[in-house]
Amino acid sequence: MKNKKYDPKKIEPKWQRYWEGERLFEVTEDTRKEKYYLLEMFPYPSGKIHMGHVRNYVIGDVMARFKMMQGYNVLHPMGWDAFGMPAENAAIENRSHPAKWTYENIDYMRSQLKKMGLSYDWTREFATCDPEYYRWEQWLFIQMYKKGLAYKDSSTVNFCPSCQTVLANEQVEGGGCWRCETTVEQKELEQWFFQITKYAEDLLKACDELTGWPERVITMQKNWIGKSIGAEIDFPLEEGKRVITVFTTRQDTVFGATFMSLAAEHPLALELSRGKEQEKEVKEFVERVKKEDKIKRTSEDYAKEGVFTGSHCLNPLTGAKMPIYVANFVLMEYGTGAVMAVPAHDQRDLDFARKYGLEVIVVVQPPEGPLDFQTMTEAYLGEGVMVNSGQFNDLSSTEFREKIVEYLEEKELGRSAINYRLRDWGISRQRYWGAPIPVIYCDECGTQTVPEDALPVVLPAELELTGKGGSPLASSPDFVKAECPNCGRPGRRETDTMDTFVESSWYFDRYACPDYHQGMLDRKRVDYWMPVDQYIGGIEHAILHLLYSRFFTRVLQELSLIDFAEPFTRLLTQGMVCKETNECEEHGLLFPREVKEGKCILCGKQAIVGRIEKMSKSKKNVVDPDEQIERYGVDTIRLFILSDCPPDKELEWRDEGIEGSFRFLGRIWRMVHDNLESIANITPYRGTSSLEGESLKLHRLTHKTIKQVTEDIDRRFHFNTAIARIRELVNYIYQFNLPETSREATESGKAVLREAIEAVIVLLSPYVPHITEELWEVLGHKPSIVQLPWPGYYKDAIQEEEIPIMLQVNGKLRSKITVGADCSEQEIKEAALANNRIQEYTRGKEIKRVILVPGKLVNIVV
RNA sequence: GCGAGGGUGGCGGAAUUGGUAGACGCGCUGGAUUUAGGAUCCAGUGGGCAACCGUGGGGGUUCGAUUCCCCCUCCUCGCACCA
Repeated sequence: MKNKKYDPKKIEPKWQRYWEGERLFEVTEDTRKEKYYLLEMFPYPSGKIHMGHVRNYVIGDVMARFKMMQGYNVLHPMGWDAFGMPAENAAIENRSHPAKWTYENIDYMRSQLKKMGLSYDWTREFATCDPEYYRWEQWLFIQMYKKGLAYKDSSTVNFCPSCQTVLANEQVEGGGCWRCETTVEQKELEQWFFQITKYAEDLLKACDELTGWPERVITMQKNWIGKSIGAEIDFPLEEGKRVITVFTTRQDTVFGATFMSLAAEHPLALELSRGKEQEKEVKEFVERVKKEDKIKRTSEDYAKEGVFTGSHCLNPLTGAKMPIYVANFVLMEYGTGAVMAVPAHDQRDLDFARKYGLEVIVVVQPPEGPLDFQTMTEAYLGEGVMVNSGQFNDLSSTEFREKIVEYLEEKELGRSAINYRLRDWGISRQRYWGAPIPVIYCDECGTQTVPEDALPVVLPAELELTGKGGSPLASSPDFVKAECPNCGRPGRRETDTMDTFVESSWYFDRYACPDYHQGMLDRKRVDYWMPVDQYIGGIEHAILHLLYSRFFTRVLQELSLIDFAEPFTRLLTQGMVCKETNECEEHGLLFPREVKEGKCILCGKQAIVGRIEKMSKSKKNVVDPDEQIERYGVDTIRLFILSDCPPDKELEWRDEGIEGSFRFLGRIWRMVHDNLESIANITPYRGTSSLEGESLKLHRLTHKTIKQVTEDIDRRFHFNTAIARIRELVNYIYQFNLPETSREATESGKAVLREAIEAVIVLLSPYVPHITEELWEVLGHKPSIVQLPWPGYYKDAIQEEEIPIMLQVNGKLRSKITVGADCSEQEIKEAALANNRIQEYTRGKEIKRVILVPGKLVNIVV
């Protein structure tokens, strides 16, 4: 027998070619089969696949292959989230075109994915920068515009005066532009918005139905939507008839409101000081606060400051005069941009009141006793009994909170109100590499959408990107020039492009019908495949991408394009890939390859091993997937990723772990080849003849393993424990071949051995598909394993006839016995009490109780 | 500050409903094999000489707690002037 060595380089390309040639992963709608849509978050084509991607796709691939074997019609597509800033920046740097950079990256990354043996239906692949994709996004924009779900409004944005562009919050670093470090300004700008707030309540409510999502993602979504139930209260100005409306969740404390705080952006902020001695001071303050970027304004050490406007308003319940301040901590974006300040019961208001010497009135008295309004430095936030609140004194604050709303409504001083933290989604970007917003402005007819038959509005191919000066599209006269669709006179095109989150909000629908040209979605096919049964991706998308996708799905449903509200039934958020960092005193952080035997290869000094951190280029603790695959083959990488820990936990990349996985594959390789001779023409045991001794044990373990592996994958995604169980079976198979048990080499023994070996191969196949296909062939079968049904187990086979029973005295383990499975409770108890060790512990003591847990233990209480 | 999750050998991690704590792997130790190294195969491996002690610390419920309850502590993640 030729004992060929395990050589992944030979077998992996072979099977990848086979799967592709046989088109095993290409699927169509098949109503006879139950569908299963498995999706991993598609990547941005940044250049190379990194370990985080590898982990994501490997987890998905195991699930996909497992579900295929379970008989589902599995849709498992892949594509590219291809619009975005890096392409544009690379183009500016290299004086090339973003499309060139993007498609080159896609080609390279696709080849990387293909080397990983992933079960994708590549016929469905698309890139979102393809006009055939974004034309439907533009079409949808038009439908949304018609329904009022897309609208234009002005809003405050981070703006870099040097780059002449809007920056997202995360692109502002320490108050400066991430690219040129110029101080970022706040600027009012006309922007396109999607009205996601219309769905705030529905998105929030439906969270509770997302039972297949991780709890923390649900919590994050709920917090992001941020529902507050409270009231709006109108505070009349001292002069004139106008009112300042505030939103509050503590309307019960309205009698304690002693001053008013306005946001700097509040329309009344400047107006109220006009002509007053405070005018100049207020103006300066407002200008200063407005200029400060959001990051600084929301930072922890931001000092709470304010200025008096010189005007007053009246407390609508007490009639008391309340000075109106402009305060830097009041946000225009939340509520009404005005806050009734109740210093006794709000810490910020108390700090503010103490700083500027304002009145403090206690209106909620804690159960512990009265508060001293003159000396208190900590606001009382809890519940209690109402005081200083006129006819409402002595009510509980919780009760009063409801009553006061009725009262306010009756007197027309206020109303119940609900506020959400969620804001409408600003989608305008002053960028080239994005989907153009399909709008034309006409001096006569105003804002017009592009006619549907004129879609897509394609990005101009010839355009020099300079990185300076506003929307790049605005510098292309050919692009801007457009005829008004309504009157035919010259108009100009919208030059902003859409946020790239728009593309990723519906790509999963498009995978169902990527070749459909008559419309955005082919209803029939989408109905068959959607929703996604299992979505897998990084926790970093817990809020934005997932929330936007849920929003879009509702919009599509409202437009009758689809008939479901939630796109992702089950969600798995995989953990990060981490590795220790290495540092040299002289050369700083080191890449893994710069460390040999714990020493820096540049100077030979001992490298300092740092914390285990998320793999990142800046920490230099990155491992290149290509190098690893080259060295060990992809099956080893897949096995390591899956066997080290559960998928939702962070994975620590360890070279020793990789070695261990590689060794294990060598072990199963030998397991097959070393036994090949004896099991070559044997039919696997099928439970027909009776078994005893080692054969029975092996048969039993085989079926126990099948049961546990199936449950670990299906119920909990615990691939690591599933693999551990398979390893146990492999260890047992090795035991089975020991010389002293070779008398078992009877026909039934061989049949059981073959059954066990085949079970190992089949159970491992979703994890390490190449080596298992190869060994399956070595065993004399025709490919492919992925077309086999997932193995079932015999209930009878896992039934033990002898059960170990633990014996405890007072809850402490003292002995163990083995009893027959058919033993009665009484017999077990008697056997336990008769046990020598137990007698030592019970001698001379009164036995108070004997507790029996069937099949597990006996506990004797003395 | 608020919310969520977590703390188990030298290390990564098991223990599904309260019932054998430490599966499986890494590392380490010993043995076999080998000209040698590597690879491979086998065995051992929580601490303690023992009685015993052990799941971050303290208390509780229970015949019995890694698991349930209370208090404390530390770590990770998310959110955060949200009125």
